[in-house]
Amino acid sequence: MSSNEQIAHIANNFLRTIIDEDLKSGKHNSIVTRFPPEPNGYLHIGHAKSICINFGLARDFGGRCHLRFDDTNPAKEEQEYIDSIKESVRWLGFDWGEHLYYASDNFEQLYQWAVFLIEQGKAYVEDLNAEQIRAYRGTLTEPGKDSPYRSRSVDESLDLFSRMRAGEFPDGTRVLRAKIDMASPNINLRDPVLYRILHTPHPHVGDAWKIYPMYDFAHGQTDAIEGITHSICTLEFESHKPLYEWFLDNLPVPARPRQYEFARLNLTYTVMSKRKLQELVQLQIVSGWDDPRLPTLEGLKRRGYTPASVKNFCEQIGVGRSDSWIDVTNLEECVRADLNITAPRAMAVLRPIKLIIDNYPVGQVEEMLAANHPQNPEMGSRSINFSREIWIDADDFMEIPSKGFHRLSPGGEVKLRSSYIVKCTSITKDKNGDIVELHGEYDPASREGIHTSDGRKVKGVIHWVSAAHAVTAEVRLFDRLFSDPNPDRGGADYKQFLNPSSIETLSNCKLEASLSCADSETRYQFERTGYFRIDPKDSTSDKMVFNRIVTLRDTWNQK
RNA sequence: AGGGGUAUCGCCAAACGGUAAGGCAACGGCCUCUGACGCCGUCAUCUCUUGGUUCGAAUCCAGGUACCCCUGCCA
Repeated sequence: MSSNEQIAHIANNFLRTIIDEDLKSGKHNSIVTRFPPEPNGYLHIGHAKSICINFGLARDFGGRCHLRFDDTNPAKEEQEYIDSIKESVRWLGFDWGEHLYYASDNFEQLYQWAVFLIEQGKAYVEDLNAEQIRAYRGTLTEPGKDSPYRSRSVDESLDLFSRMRAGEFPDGTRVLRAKIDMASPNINLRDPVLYRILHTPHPHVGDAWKIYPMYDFAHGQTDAIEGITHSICTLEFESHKPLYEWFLDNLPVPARPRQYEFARLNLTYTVMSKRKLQELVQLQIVSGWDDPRLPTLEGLKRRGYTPASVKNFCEQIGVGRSDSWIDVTNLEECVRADLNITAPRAMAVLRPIKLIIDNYPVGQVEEMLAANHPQNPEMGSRSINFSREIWIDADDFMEIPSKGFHRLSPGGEVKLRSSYIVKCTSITKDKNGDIVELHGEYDPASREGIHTSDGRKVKGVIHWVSAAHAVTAEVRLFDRLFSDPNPDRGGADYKQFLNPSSIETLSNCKLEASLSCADSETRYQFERTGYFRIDPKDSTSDKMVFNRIVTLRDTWNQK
């Protein structure tokens, strides 16, 4: 394990405290957690937090973590999502081993328990329609009213429920409800719906069922069946906890899991809800679920984020119960930290301007030795061709340099990284006054170090690529998808905050020759500009496409 | 308005009655053939607020205030 894969440092948090105590007191000998996604969409960075919490806790406390699909609503779920979710969890580096489960594996047991509840007089078949149920439910401040069907006989409910299962009734005509308390201040306890009729095939169990359990009736019991000790979910389920416990109290379940809640992740400059992500995809505002600008795990993966960086991010932000907004820069810092250690360096000119070195012999080529990593000699070195005509980045030249600019300008000198010091002697412009090319002279004695032959020290070091040896590629520069820290914020349509320059495609970038055999696994630091990786989808041998994962920090441009 | 939560540095987050950890950011400085990286240093007399208990409170009590979640046959 290389140092960057080690988790930064393990901070204490309330979940660890609870588990510590449960283990110490002997309440549990070992812990079992689970990551329970509904397969109705792709995973995003918020899910990564949950995955890291659940798998991380199991790892750190010597327990195990299950991957369980919470697949109780076939109307929204698809096999495609199941596959993608598994892949994303694996990508993060977690392994559920033998413990892959589906809530739907328990449908028969759940059905039997529903029958048990009816027999106990604790559930009944409801004939009211959805609208009527809503009306009877009352409001936040007013109690609800009992349904007229609440007092129907056990036998009648039993009969109706089995016929619901048999598919005798159309969708929406009846539901099974728990008989709890229509006056409860907690609305979730006002006779919640347990089963609804849905003549829809299910991605995992096919068309075996015409009725499907609701989340509340499935989750806790499934936890119990799997022997989950700590059922960790997000805060919005807190008001469901009394219901979760009501089922465990009233059913002959084999274990007694406990639910704990934590605050979900919010990230600035993006949206996280499945609905909005889906809309961005459907409206083709982004290219797909794996668009590199999206906070989806597939998007981050395609962009070039490393699993280690995402895991470190999750570790770094901690776990709490207060609503929090994490600044995206935290995520960006995590990839930089990882890639700074692992990424080999290379030179690439994104916005090329030609620099002709007039005093360098025509046709001569020299091999310059460049370290692949300045702090890690073990990563070796490579040779780079130098010749009379080179490309430099437009950003590294200013005709009228601003104060403090220490790159190239007329009459000025700059060190070409791993090569010579050059001086700009003239500018060639076209009739519009635009720069066509630059001319300069090199100092033959300046190959080593940053001192000129007469002993002066040059301030700037810039990257370059030999024109004769360069490989042309497309580079995609990504920026935040939204220009507002919280595009989700009240009222307004989040789409109005879309950042018009969230992607900039540069099609004439000049890369050093060694990059021509770049593979899609290697992330490079293009020196002085950022971290890049081949786009695994669009890059071809004819036309290489690189994605910018993240920029380097730039304290100069910041000012 | 009913129920359930949460309030500690710009953003996260520890601290469990004993006198405010840590990370990120920021700011100084050093180093540097990446204005990157690295290194050194600075960064809450104070914990939403008002009272109270106590030798002692971010931690306990009482009253305010702000924000979040709950009225799907979604999860």
